[in-house]
Amino acid sequence: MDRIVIADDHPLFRTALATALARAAPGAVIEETASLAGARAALSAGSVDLLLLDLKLSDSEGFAGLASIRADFPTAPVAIVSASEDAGTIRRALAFGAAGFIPKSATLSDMVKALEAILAGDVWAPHVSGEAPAGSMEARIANLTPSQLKILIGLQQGRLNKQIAFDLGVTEATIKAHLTGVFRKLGVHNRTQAVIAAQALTTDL
Amino acid sequence: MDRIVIADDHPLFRTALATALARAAPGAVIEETASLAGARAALSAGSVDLLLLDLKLSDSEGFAGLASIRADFPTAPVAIVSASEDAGTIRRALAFGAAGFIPKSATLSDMVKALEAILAGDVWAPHVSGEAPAGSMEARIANLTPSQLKILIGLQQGRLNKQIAFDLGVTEATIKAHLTGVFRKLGVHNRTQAVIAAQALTTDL
DNA sequence: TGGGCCATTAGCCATTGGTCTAGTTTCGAC
DNA sequence: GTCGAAACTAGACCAATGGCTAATGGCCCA
Repeated sequence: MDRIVIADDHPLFRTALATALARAAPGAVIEETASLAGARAALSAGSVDLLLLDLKLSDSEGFAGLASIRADFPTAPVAIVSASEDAGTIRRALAFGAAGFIPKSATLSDMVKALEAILAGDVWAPHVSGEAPAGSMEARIANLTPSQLKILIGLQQGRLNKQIAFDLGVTEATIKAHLTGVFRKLGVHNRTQAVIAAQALTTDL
Repeated sequence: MDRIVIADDHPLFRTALATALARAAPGAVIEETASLAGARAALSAGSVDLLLLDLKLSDSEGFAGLASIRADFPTAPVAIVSASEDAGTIRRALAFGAAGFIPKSATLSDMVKALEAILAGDVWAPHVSGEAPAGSMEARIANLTPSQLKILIGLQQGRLNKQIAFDLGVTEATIKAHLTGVFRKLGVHNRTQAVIAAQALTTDL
């Protein structure tokens, strides 16, 4: 029995998604929430087979929400649902580890198709014209391990290594080790540059 | 004899501005450029009575251009010319020390009116509904001294204190001292947070 | 089962960043 | 004209950052 969580702050659209899900995954248990916190709670409560996440939630700022979910629950499949559907947004979503991308403008039957594919373990996204810039920032961030991503998010909140260490329950030494990895992968030399590099990807909505 | 510089990468719009200027400041010497670098060169060449600056130039990124001009030529009046004219954009432009704000959608006669006011030393901007949030980031950045602003821009480019010091021809100690002032005014505690705080204002276009 | 990759930690060390104190200059107000 | 606030400058001192090596254990995959 699939357990599916819908996180979208637009009640009507939650209903629309639930309708599509009823067709794509008959019998699935569907939970709805309007906030990132709610989604997080649902994920903590037990294994989730799919999280449908809106990019614009009251308590989330663009990709930061996706990134933090991915960092905390690396194994949970997350599909992004968004009103914006330009190539950059789609590619970034996938870079942050989204299992799929569903434009809000999609027809119901397209949504069903997408949901079926994603639930089957495929990555589904609107056709993005070829481009998958190898050395791009998206690709680099996609390469980060969950821990590294979690720490990068810490950086973006202006926290000290010590604070991040405390939050994650590890030693400062661990943070530093991961940071070295982050810097290498992002191709930067200090935390400020890392924040600048990552900000371009997370601030957009 | 007024010396006025137009920096806009759209040739047609440069012409339109020049037309408005011909009426608002008959006999003024008008120089046109398509780049921030060109504007900078003009400012370096001699005193300029007004710079009309487009927010979107090939070599400028939103407010960063205005900020850097303000930092390097604090006394030159700069009026922003922009296609976007939402309250946030206008308020930010004024926060960065713009002497005026001219929407590209303005009629010729409105432009003339605005230019006359600005040349007379007034601050001219479309009516922004009252709001001037006291503790806002805009207000805080507007409070920075030219040096502090220049250094903040350095931060946003990920430079080391040492590099900034070299660029500005002062000691690293000076940079650090200014930075402490920047942190205090922005209400943050380290450079990363300063970059994050400032990013919201400069990335928008 | 051995190699790779990841997470974790420690210790060391050089560099960088940030606060404090303090001297000089600038500039507007009175 | 002088007084005081604020800006610019800088040195001393301590905290934070980041690179390096090395070691341990878990996990997945060939």
